[in-house]
Amino acid sequence: MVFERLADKWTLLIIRVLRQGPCRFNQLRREIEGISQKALSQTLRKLERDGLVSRTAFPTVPVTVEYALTGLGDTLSNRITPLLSWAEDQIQHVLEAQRQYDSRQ
Amino acid sequence: MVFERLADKWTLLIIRVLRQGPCRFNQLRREIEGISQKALSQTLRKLERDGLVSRTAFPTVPVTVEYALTGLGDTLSNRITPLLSWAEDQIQHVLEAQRQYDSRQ
DNA sequence: CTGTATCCTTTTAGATACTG
DNA sequence: CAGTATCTAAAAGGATACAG
Repeated sequence: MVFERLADKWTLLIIRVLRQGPCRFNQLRREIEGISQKALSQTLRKLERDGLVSRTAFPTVPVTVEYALTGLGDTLSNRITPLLSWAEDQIQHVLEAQRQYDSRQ
Repeated sequence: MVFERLADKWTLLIIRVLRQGPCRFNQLRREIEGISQKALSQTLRKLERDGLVSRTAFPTVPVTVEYALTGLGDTLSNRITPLLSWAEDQIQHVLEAQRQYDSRQ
């Protein structure tokens, strides 16, 4: 299901980075705190398969690979950005709700 | 992290249902195809802890419990709805991309 | 009706090593 | 640089039983 792809932490974070422009593998790795090489690789492969992200290899030595949002991926990122902004803006409210909930137990 | 809560299939689907109005436990279960009692219960507890969903128990026999979006949850649902709409609208494009990707291997 | 607890199986994630 | 393969440990998920 498509929901399962969207409902993935790394998917959301990768798309957020790619929204700023094309990015190489290890650069993505550095930009996304906590992601492992394996998780990045697997998630990029799925996004590529879904037609949301493009992968371009340049025949340099060593090889250079650039990931970018496709047109479809760009329309998705327009829906994801408000969600991530909401999370950043409201995180304090969520943390406060958690404190209250925990203190009631 | 808040991302992990948002990046959850059941969270998105539960919020979509609650956006239509308050709902009881077993009604949610029926509306959300494939969710187990355990998954529904656990996800509702987390959403309640995060202050996104409220839980109200009515002292009937047997007990009646109503779940609803809080004010905070409502603001979140405003960001989630476009994402779910995107998924519904674009699913054919994604499936076509998958077919092309798979046929290239 | 609305859950929690437990057991058990299946997935997933992390670390490490290795390749073009 | 950009990955894949493998192994293991941890986490998640399903089924069942039971309780207020």
